[in-house]
Amino acid sequence: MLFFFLWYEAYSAASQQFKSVLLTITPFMEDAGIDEAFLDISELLDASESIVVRIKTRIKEKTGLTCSIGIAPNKLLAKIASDMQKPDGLTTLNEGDVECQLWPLPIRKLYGVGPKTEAHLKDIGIETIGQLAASSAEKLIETFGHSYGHYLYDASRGIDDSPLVTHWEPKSISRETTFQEDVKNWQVIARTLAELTKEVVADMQEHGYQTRTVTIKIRFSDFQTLTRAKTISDYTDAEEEIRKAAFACLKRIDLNKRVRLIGVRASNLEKVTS
DNA sequence: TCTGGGGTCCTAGGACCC
DNA sequence: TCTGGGGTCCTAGGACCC
Repeated sequence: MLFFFLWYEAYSAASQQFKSVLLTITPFMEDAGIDEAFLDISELLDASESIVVRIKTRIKEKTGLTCSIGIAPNKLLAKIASDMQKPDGLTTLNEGDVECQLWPLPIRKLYGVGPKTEAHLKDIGIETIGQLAASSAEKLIETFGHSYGHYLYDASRGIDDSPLVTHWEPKSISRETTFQEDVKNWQVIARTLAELTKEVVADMQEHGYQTRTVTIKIRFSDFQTLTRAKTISDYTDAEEEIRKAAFACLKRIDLNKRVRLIGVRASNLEKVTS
């Protein structure tokens, strides 16, 4: 059985406290952002509701803040449940509740459905999770592709086999910035790219990663967004080499419009073993 | 929402190799 | 010499999340 915590107005200091309280309950915790976490308490003997009361009390003591909790057999349902009673709530959602609790909800409440998918679904007459569940897998896969179509089919039924992830390595490290005013001056763009690259490299070095793929992102004043990537032959954390790759990417973009945002990302990461 | 920043995953197409 | 299929890597862009 898994929990999800949603916790309002969290600050990083409080976030630490929050996570440490959870870890006193079980090591099976998945960090899901500054103010959210999943807890797998299926191995614990206590009745889940009594554990929840204990956790709420301790979090209140340590941080002075309240949290909303969802209890469910999987992460998807736990997250949706936590959102059902907003401040300081506690909601249990079981497989048997899917039809009466999940299906009446608007599709946007389903994790993974954003504004684009919402609009697309409404175009084909689907407004609730129940209506989504009434669609065939074939239709959804045809419309949304194999992976996402499958996901929607399962998720609309409350099915989620995703495991709890207690530890993971970053896939990429990036920095981006939006200019106060859209810029045309190449010098300013270049200087900013160099600064962002420096920050990315510092971050990589601090956490012991090397990269092979450098991607830059440019957003113009009309919101057109371009990316250019360069993969180099060997993993590196050398600033000069990474900056060269970033500038090689920049050269491939025609800067004929004012630039609103510039960013740089290092991916294809490898942990340095020392 | 006239739109901030740091992430993840997916898809499609092209290049290249066997 | 020509053709084709499959696998892998890389690139670019899109959608979503907190």
